[in-house]
Amino acid sequence: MNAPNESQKRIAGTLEGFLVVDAGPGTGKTRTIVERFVNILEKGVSADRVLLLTFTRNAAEEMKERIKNALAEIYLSCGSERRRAVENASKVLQTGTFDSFCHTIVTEYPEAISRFFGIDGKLSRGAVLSENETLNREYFNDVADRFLFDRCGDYGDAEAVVSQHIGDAYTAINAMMSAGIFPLKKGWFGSESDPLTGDAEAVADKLRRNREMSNKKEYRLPKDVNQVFKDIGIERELPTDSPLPEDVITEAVEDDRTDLFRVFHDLYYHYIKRSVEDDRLTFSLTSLFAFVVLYSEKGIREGMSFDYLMIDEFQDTDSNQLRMALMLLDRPNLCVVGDWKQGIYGFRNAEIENMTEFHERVPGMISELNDDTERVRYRVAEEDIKKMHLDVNYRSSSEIIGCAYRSLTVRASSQEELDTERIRGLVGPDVYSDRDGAIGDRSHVRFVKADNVSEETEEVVRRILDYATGDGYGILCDDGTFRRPSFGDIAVLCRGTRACIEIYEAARGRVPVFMQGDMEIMSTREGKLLLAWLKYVNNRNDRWGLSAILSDTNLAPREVRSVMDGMRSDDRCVPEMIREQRDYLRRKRRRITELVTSVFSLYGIDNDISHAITSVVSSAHRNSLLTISDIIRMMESDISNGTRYRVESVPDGEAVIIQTIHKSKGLEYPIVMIPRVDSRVFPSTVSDRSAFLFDRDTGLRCTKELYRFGEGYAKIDRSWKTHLVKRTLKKEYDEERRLLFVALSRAKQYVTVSASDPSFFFKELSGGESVPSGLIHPGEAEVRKESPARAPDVGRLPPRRLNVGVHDILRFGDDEPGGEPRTPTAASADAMRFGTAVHECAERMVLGKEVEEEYPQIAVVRAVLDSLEDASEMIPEIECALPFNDLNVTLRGIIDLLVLYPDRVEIHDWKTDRTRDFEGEYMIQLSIYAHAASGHYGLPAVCCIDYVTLDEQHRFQPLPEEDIATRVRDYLEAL
DNA sequence: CACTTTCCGGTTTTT
DNA sequence: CCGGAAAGTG
Repeated sequence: MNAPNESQKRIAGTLEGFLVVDAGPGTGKTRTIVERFVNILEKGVSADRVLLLTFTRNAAEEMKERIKNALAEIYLSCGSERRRAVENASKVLQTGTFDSFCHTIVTEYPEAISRFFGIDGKLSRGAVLSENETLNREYFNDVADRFLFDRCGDYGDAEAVVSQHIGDAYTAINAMMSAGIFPLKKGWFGSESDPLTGDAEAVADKLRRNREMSNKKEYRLPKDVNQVFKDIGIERELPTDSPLPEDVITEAVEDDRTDLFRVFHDLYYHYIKRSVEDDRLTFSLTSLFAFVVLYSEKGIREGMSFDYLMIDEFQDTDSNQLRMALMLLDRPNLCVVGDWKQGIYGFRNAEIENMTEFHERVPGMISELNDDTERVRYRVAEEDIKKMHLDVNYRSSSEIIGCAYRSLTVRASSQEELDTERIRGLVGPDVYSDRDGAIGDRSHVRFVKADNVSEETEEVVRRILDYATGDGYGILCDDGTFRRPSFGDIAVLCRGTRACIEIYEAARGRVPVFMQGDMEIMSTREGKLLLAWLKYVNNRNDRWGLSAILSDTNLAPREVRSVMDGMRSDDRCVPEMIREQRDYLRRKRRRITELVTSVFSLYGIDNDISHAITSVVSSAHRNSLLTISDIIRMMESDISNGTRYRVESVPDGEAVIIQTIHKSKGLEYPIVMIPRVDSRVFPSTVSDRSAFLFDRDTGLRCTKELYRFGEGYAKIDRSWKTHLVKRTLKKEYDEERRLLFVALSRAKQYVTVSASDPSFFFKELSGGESVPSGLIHPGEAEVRKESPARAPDVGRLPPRRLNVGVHDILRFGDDEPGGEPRTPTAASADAMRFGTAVHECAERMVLGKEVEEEYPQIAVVRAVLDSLEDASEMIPEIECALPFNDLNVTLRGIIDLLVLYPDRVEIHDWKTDRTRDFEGEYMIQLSIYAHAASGHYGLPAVCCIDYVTLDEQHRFQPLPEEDIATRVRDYLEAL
C-alpha cells in the first residue's frame, strides 16, 4: 500500500485528548488505527497502558496481527536496546472485544456485584455465560412467571399486560441494560426520580412540531387518534380541522405509568438477583455487571485503568459501554473510530447517537458518573473534543460512492432538517474516490427490473455468468492492469437469510457458489432426501419416505401416485432399482455415519450442506448411541423448529459468495449484486409488535392498555396514548437506508441492483431508470443447467469425495470392515453409555465446570488435566478432518481433548477399556487426529491414550500418514 | 384525485 | 397483529 494520506497521518499523529474519527467506507480505517496505536507505543508509552476495543473477535484478531507486524518492522530497524522494548510490547498488546473485557472484569470480581446490589448469593468465578438467546428467554420466562405468581395483585393493571407479554418484557429489560438503566434494591440507579419516565417535554415538543408540519388542510395527528378510538371502540372524537389540542398532548405524554414502572423495577431486580444466585450470565448482564464493578469499586477501577483507549466500530456501542469506556481511562485520551452511516445494529440496542452526538453526551455522562464521588479523574469539555474525518475512499469508483450516499439521502421536508443533515455530512458525499483514475470506465451501477421473483433469481444467475465469462469487464489488479473477473470476485448481498438461501439453491450446480451463514440444513433437498431414505430404510412401508424418494426421480407425478397406490398391498410395484438401493443401505443401518454418506453418494451429492448434515448426524449419534428412528425424530424436530446449523465455510476463493448485508459489513468485493430490493422486503416493513416501547425520550411505555367500560367490564387493547407517542419516534434516517448504504459501499467496481416488485428504495435510487431482465444472454455452453434430478444409480456413480468416520476404518476383532457390524449387546451398550458419561464429565472439567459424579475414572481424568497446567489452551471435543486427496476421502472424527503448547499439540483420548487389547487400533485413531491437528496448527503433534480405568497412559509419536492411507484403501476395497 | 378499505406478508445476529 | 401498499370508492 502507498503512503498514508494527510488526514490519516493527522489522525494517527493526534495521540492526546478526546478524538472522534468519522471514517467512511474504504477510507483506511484499520490502517489508521494500527498506525496510531504504534505511534503511541513509539512515544514510549508502555503497551499495557493502551487498550484497543472492538466488537468482533475477528476484528480484534486482525488488529492484533497488524499491530504485531508493524512492530516487527520497527524491530528490524532499531538498535538492540529498543529491540527488547518492542519485542516486549508485542507480547502484552491489549486488544480484545468489549464483551470479553467485561467478562474478565465480572468473573474476576464477582463479589463486587452482590455487594452493590445487596444480594446474598454470589457469582462464582466459573459463572456460565449462556450465549443461547432462546435458552436465556426461557430462563427469564420461568423466573418472571414465578415472580408474577408470587406477587399476584401487587401491580394493578400493569401486571396483566406484563404477564401476558413476558418475552417483550425481557426485550425491554435488555434494552434498559444497554441504556445503562438498572434497578437497585430500592429505587433506580443514578436518579432520584424514575429513569423510565423519559423526557416528557421533548416528546410533547415533537408532537407539537409534528402538528406544525402537517398538511395545512387536515391535521394528521387528531385523525390518527380518532382512528385508534374507532378501532378499539371508544366513543370519543377529536376535531380534525384544528391541531392536536394541548390537553390531549398532555394526557398522552403524562400518562400515569407508576404501576408499570413498579412492576418492571421489581421484576428486573428479581431477575438480576436470580441470575446471580443461579450463577448465570448473559451478554447483557455481563456488560451491566462490568459497569457496576467499575462504578462501585474504586480499587478495581483504578487497577483496571489505562492511559489510552481506542474503540473501533464505535457506531455499534451502547451507552453502557460508552460510560464504561470513560471510567476505564486514567487520562483524557480516548479515540473513537467509526461510521454512523454503517450503524446497522440498532436491533441490538447499538446507538449511532453515541457517535453523532458524542460531543454532547460525553461531558454529561462524566458529570453523572462523578455525581457523588470522583470516578472520572479528568475533565473534558465539549470544545476539547476533536473531530476528524477520513475522506479518501480507496475502494470504489465515484459512481458507486455517489450512489451509496444517495441511498441515505431523504427528501428533507424542511430547511431545518436539511441543515441537520448537512451537519452530519449527509448532503453530498463527505468522501471522494481515489480510484477513478485507475478504474476509468470499468465501473457501473445497474438497475434491473424483473417480472417476478423466479425470473429475478434467474437474472441474478445469468448476470453472475455474464460477469464471470462475458467480455467487457475488467478487475483492477494491484499493478494497475486489468484481469477478467472470476466467480470469486462476485458477492450477492441480500436483506434476509431467506433470499440468500433461495438464490443459493437456484445458483447451485450452475455456478460455483458459496453461502455464508447458518442454514436450516434439514429442510434442504439434501436433508429431506436423507430423511426420506432413513425412513424408508427403517421401514419399507413408510409412505412419506418412499414418496419423497420417488418425487425426486424423473418419474412423472402420475407414476409416483400409481406406485404409492400399489404400496397398499406390497412393495413389488416399487422400481427395482429403488428396492436394491434400500437393501444396499439397509446393510449399513447400524453405522449411521456411513449410511448417511452412502445416501449422499447415491445422488453424487457432496457439498457444504451434505457435509454439515453428516457432521450433525454423526456427532449426535456419537454422543448418545442413537438409532435410526432417533435420528429421524431429531431431523423432523429440526425441520419443524427451523433449527439452524452452521454450514462449514470452505470458500475456495473462486466461488460467488452469498451473504446477508449484515454479514458483509467490513468486507469488499469487485462486483456486488443486490437482489430483492422489493416492497416490504427492502426496506423491511416488519413492525414492532412488542407490548412495550422503550426509548431514551419516551421512556418505558406500554402499547396496550386496560380499558374499563362501566360495570366491571374491561378489555386490553392498544393504547392510543402510546400510539401517539410512538409517532414521534419516526426517524428520518432509518437503519434500512444505512443497510443499503453498507451493501452498495462494499463494491469496488460493478454493482447490479435488482427487484421484481421495486420498493421505493429501488425507485429512488434508480431514478426510475431500470433495465428489464432477460437482456443478457451468457454463452449457453457456460450455463450448466442442473440436470433434472436423476434417479440414483447404485455403484456406477463414484462418490466425488467420501466422508469416512474415523471409527469406520478401525478393526475391533469381530467386526469385519464392510460387513455386518457386531450386534450391540446389553453389556456393550452399558459400557458405551459409561464411556459417554466419562467423556461428558471430562469435557465439563476441561471447561472448568463443576462435576458431581465421583468415580475413580474421574479422578484419573482430573490428574491428567492437572498435569497439563502449562498448556496455552485446552480444547475439548473438537471436530477434525484429515483429507486424503489422492483417495478422494476425508476422515472425520472428534478429538476428546486437544492441548495446545507453543511448540506442539497434544492429542488426548479417554479410554474406559479394562485391557489394552485394542491399543494398536487406538494408535491409528489418535494418529489420524494428530495429523489433522498438526496440519491445522502447523505444529508437531504428540499422542496420548489415557486409559482412565487402568490408570495408565500411552504416549507415542503419531504413526506415519502412509499407514493410515493403507487402512483407508483397505476400507474402500471392502466397500 | 383524495380518501378509505382490504389485503398481504412477516428481519437482521456478535459476543 | 401491524403497517404499508394495492384496490376500491366517491
